[in-house]
Amino acid sequence: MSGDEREKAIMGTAEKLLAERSLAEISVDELAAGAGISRPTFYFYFPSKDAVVLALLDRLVEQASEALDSALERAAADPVVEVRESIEIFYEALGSHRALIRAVADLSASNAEARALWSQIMEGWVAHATEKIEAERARGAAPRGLPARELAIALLQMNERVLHAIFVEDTPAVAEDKVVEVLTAVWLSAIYGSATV
Amino acid sequence: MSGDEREKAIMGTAEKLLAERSLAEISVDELAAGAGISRPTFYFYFPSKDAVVLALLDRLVEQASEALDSALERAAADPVVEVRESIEIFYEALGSHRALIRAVADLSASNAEARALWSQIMEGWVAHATEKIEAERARGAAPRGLPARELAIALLQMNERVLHAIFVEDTPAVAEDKVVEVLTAVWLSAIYGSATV
DNA sequence: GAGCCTATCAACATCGAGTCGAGAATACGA
DNA sequence: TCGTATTCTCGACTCGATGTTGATAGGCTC
Repeated sequence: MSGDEREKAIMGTAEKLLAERSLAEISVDELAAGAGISRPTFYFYFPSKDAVVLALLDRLVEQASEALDSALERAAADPVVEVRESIEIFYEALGSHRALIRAVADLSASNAEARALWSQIMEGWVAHATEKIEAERARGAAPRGLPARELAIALLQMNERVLHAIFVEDTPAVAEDKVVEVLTAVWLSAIYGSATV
Repeated sequence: MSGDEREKAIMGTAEKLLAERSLAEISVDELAAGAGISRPTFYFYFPSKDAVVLALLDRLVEQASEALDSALERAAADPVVEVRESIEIFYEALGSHRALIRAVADLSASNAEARALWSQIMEGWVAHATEKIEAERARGAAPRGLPARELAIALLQMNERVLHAIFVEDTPAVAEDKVVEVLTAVWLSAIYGSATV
């Protein structure tokens, strides 16, 4: 087993262990042992535990972003339907890597690089949502109101927190089988409803 | 200096240091030194670093919760105005203890007790918001739609995430001088707007 | 002044991260 | 096929932090 494979083995071990425990509860020793190497050798491949999670996230982002982008671009005929579909994609993309998402969230508390990477991902989504909102306003389908970007940030951060709560089994949390419906409803009313009732 | 005062001194030191650094970057040594005692003596007062933050949170909750409850109960004439005022209170209550809120959020990643305590606080707010929404529906001012509790959770978690992002200076984040306006608008449209546009 | 709580700390035990330097294994060009 | 350079590996170490133990000192009470 050499080079690349060892790196993969470390990442694989990390993914496996993260399904059960938080990153803080996993030692470099375990990561190394899981990949069949000694602790010092681990440092040949990664500068730290954190870097492994970052690498996992990088990989996920790379894998998912085209899929996600293309899914988001393949606009449904009806923009209202599109909102629902986007949220569904969002939910599935994050939900199928819960352990990693949890680890990244934890890491963001202490690791500036993790924050930067996540921030970049969010920024992309914000830009996309902002455009969509502005397009809907331009064609007269949505009323003008809040600055589109501020609205997009608030809604995306709602998604982020609501889904995170479900993934880490926080209480209170929205029921998982209702979450797409709930988020969609809030998005639609925020975008298409007039601000002053 | 004795007993209670020493305890206060430790908590005071923690609060001061948390304004500059995360809990992870603060050692028990520093906490002890700041309170004028040795490290082992620290353990006479608190079982761990984490416990100090929990104690701070306990104190804040106790101090703030009556103030908050009474402010929330003193219902404004207009329920729409009340939403805005509630969000303002929420913003100010959390915003005036940013360092602590940050520390608690960090801690929640690793500490079950911190999660439990925060969860309890959220649960209280959720119950309150749920009641208000149901009252508005009962009097015919708001349309029926999503289950009130699910909606309340999503909206409160939006507040939580949006404010947290501002406090920790995440990007993207809603502009601080717009945050009350943005959150209020989303709440109002989600509560009073019809779900299907 | 004997007994008993409160408070204190030096010294210890432990654990995990990260480093160093010496070595094996492998590839590779001559 | 034989250096030699590059990749890879780990034993042994340092360092910093957490948490524990056991001995001690002061006060309060009867």
